[in-house]
Amino acid sequence: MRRAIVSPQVQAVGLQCLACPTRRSAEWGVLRDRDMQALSAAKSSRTYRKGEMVYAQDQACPGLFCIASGTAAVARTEPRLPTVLVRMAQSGETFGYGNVVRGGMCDTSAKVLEPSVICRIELPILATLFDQHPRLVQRFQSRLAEDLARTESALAQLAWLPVRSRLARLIMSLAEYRGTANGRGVLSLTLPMTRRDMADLLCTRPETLTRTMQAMESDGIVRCNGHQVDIPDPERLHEAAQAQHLG
Amino acid sequence: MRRAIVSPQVQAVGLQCLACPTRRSAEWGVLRDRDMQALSAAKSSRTYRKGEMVYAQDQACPGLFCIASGTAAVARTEPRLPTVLVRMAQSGETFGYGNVVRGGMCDTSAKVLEPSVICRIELPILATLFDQHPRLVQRFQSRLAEDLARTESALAQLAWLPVRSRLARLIMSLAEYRGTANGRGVLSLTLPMTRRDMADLLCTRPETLTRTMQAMESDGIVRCNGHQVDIPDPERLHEAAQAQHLG
DNA sequence: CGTCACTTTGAACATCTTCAAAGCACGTGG
DNA sequence: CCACGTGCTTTGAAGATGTTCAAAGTGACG
Repeated sequence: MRRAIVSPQVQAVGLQCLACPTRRSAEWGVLRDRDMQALSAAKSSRTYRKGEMVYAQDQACPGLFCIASGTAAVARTEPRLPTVLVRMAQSGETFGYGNVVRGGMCDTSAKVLEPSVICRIELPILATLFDQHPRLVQRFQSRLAEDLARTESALAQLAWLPVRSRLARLIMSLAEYRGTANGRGVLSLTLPMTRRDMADLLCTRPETLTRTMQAMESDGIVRCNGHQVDIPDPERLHEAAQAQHLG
Repeated sequence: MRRAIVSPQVQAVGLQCLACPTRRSAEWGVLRDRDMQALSAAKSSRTYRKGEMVYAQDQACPGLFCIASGTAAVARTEPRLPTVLVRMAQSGETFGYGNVVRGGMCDTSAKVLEPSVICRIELPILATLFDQHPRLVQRFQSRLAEDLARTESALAQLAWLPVRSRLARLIMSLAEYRGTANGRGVLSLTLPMTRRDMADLLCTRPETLTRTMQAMESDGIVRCNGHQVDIPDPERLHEAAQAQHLG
């Protein structure tokens, strides 16, 4: 049995929302400094290890989560079907609002893809915030509409694009966040997740992912070394992201 | 060029919301009779022919729509990719709320699958309603969360179920609405759409749909005659809806 | 420093798409 | 009321894409 005492890697950390590098981003941007400070005092935050669950499907919703640093993913498991990672959340992004709206039961789970620090705002605190700040409610409603649009888009891409194109798009979107211009204009990137997570995100099998990655490497589109990925020619990656057949 | 004058099949109809068979359903159920009456006077409604567009992607949102009778579908078209029908809307269901939240630009289109009567509430009227009825806003937010959950579910099923299972599920869900118990307990059903629409809904090709349908027929799971479908043994249809391999 | 999960490899196979062409059906206009 | 055309439906054959299963590496982490 796991000990109740948190290990050195899993510790509560006292983050100040006002000092959060992502405080202006998205939903929370509508709060004034004093509200931010109140939020800061009321929330809790802690580190998560790679692969750790943030919340689990069919359990009571523990609140709303906001990523201070790291990467998480929201997963959906249909009865008798393998799990799908339906969306990723990166630094500064909030997730878990759907569960809040639904009244507190989780219809998804969430897990951490790389070591992360994540803040949690419990339901009662949230309720107070929403009462006092109608604009915050609006923001989160917009976020819900945005998530819906993105999921529809993912559905269309899953339907019509081969794994190769979907993988190219995933790499592009990751590079947008964390790509760094290497020597001689080579774009470089550290993948924030395992191959298995990438497979779950692309809705394919780990074996297929490996082979597709190697195919792209032998085509000179990417150069891989563990979680390190180099993109010699972004334009060619962009080509690979397009549909090949388009009936 | 098409004539500007509406044809006899496309006419404005004066529907009373209070008399609508679906008035208690879902979102609008929170309105009292007098608000219903006001809504009734402010909305417009008309008939649509099979295949007709209700609203189009990348255009200004013409308002919120509610189906009095018939069937419609929301479609998403990604650049350079075939269109996907991301959800269906049947009698009594409201659609187009995402566009309203987003501030009035459509990121989807909607088309009618079978001859329908659809009501439209324009944005200014909606804004007034939402101001006066916070619970209505809540209802539509819940609806957004529900749509998100359903789309995630569709994504997972598209990822892991073969066409045969997805088709079985579509037929089951249609039968739930409009199935009638035939003689000797045979479930019977009239499909409210073309094969092409079914293919777009299942994210496959019309050819594949035809062949899959025939395979199920020769297995005795369904009996087809045009848009007429008989289900001799619902239990066997339910089996066909399950995954076969489950790795 | 051992363990367990992740990753990779290989070969056989299932599923679905693609392309081309013929048949059909419905609504339109004469 | 019938003829016509356009789009939907079906059929066939070939081939691409991805899965499955088994087993051997590999590596990260505690």
